Amino acid sequence: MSNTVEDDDDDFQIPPSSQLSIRKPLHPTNANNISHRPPNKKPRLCRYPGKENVTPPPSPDPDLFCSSSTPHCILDCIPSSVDCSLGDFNGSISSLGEEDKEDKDDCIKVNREGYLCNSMEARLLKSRICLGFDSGIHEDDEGFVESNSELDVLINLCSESEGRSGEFSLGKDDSIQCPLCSMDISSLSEEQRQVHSNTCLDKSYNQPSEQDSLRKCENLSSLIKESIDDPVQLPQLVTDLSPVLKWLRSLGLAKYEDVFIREEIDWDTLQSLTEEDLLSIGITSLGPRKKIVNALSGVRDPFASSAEVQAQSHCTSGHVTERQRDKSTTRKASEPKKPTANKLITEFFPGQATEGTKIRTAPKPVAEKSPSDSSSRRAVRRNGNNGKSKVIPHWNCIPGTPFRVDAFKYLTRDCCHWFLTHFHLDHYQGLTKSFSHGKIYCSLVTAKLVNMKLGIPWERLQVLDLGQKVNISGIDVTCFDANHCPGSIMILFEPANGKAVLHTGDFRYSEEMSNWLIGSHISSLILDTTYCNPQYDFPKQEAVIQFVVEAIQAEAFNPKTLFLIGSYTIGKERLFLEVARVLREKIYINPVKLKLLECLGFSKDDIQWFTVKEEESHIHVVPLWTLASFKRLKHVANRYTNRYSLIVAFSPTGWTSGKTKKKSPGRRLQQGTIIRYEVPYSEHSSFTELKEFVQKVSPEVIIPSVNNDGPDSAAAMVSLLVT
DNA sequence: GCGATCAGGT
DNA sequence: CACACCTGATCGC
Repeated sequence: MSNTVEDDDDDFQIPPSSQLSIRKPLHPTNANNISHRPPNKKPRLCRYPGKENVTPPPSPDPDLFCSSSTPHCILDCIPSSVDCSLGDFNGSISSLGEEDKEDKDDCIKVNREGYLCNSMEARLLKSRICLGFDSGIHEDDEGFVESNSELDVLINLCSESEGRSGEFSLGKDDSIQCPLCSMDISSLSEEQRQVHSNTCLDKSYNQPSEQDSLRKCENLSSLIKESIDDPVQLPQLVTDLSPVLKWLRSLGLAKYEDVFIREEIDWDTLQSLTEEDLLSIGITSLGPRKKIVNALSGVRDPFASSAEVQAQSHCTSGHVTERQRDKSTTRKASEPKKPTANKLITEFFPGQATEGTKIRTAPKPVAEKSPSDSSSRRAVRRNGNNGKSKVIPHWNCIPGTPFRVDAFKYLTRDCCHWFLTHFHLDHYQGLTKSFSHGKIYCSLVTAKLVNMKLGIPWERLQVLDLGQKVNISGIDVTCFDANHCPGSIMILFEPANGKAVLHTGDFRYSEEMSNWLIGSHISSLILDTTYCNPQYDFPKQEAVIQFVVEAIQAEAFNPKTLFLIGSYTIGKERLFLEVARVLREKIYINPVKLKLLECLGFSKDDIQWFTVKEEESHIHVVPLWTLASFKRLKHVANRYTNRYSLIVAFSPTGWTSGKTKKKSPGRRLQQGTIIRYEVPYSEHSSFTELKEFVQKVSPEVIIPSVNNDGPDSAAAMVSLLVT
């Protein structure tokens, strides 16, 4: 294990220059907004000796870069014993292969003051206010709990009944006992055992007992009727195995009874058997297997009435009925009057199919709840929904219009106007080149990406110009820059009913946004609530960029340092572009990414800061997940052994701020020769920004698009925005 | 063999 | 934790 040091934000000192000022917002055309050399900085060590004091070129040459700052506290953090040699250079980091995923564990996190760095602060801050607003999702969740509870009751009852019921018990000495009279029948032949147990069984049916008040009933139909009419009074099973054996016999497969006895297959187990299971327990002939599976499908059918089950399985004994009575008993807990046989399967899953896609109105002035991406995915799984009949979340629908936004996972034929706010997978998921459900409306940049990456033909795409009102199916639609990633838009819908809906998509608040909306009375606001929690109060992007720039300057005391900046397919461009501008250094990006940036409409001035020749730059843009762990970073290090002795990675994400001190522009982690900065560079709005935005828009209803901690919490958090 | 989708991972 | 992906397995054509 290598030396491990983590500097939490609590004690990590930002290089002095960054404490000077948070500079003016950056504009792409004005790189000078961030001063290159803060005045109070000591001269930096030269990265490439003999080339200091060279005027930065218009087309920068990385060899001319000159480092000038003193490494300050960062030096303190690097153990002096660290061996800075890193193995052989092998190739591009962007083409990393498979890496191990366990490095979390070998990173011991201790800061200089001895605190555990994974502080509980963030968690303590997390308030969990449950307002209990009524909504579909709330119901859904309750539904899950309820159906889980039902399942638990069912399982418990089944195991109880198994505990009580008699079975052909195989003793430790492998002796076989009759479940009814407990006589040792090991010495009997199969046939004799059957005869014996059947005789016992028949006897037990004819003998009244406190366990079975219905044994007098010899008539199957009366059993079925009673099972439906009076499920509560039903007795426990006489035995779990005997019905199986009788059922087997009714199929003409008595010769397999010993197999079922040996495997202790009771009625419950029987119903879950697959053909493979049957093969594995020794039913090697295809015919009998098929016969059993076939008969089982009839028994299992949840829609089949008891009588149908009986007819399909040719079961003439009362045992099937008894098992069904058992189930009826279980379900009675929640559905006392409803016979199981008449109950639709969907009724066991409230909030799913029966809820439909109708738009519900939320109580004012707070949120209407709707599932987040991830929670709705989980919901689908928990319901065993195969994904074919997904319920469209509220945030994908525009009230008062037939429009859908970012809803390609929920394609339906009743809609032909599909809006895409931006090109991130979780928003375009489900969109494929076979899309034939109408038009896709999006920004020019998004349209280019959709066309290039997904192969959607241009005929399907309708480009929306920023700030231009267009009429689609009688509804005015205007879109604005969402300040999230290139091409991202927020969309204003103004239907004839006068109830305007603003869908923010994913967005990072900027002041001009409220100006665009002056004069529009927003009835419903579909809001990106990714960081809708007071714990997420991160700095402006400019401050984080500033932090990164100065951290690079500070770490650059070692000329053999490789800097890595994490990025998505699209997103975070501003960060590395500004880094390049301010440091006046080219930055390596892979050719695919370069093509993408050209497609995104970056100017030639911007593009000149990038190179696809990795040897031209010691600042590389890499996929964010490459930086996710020290293990991965070690792989990177191994590929660059000769060239670099120190790796400094920047992992830009908003959620970093949740666990660090408020407004901290970053935290620093180190393992040996690898340093990782987690910087709260977010392309979503902070809680403060959300609050400001909501106050300016002052909508009647807010529909959150993301539930971080479940719908209750989302509603509670959204309610904080309007207080 | 291919694309689409799902499940599980970071 | 949540971001916006990724990989591998499975399915249907």
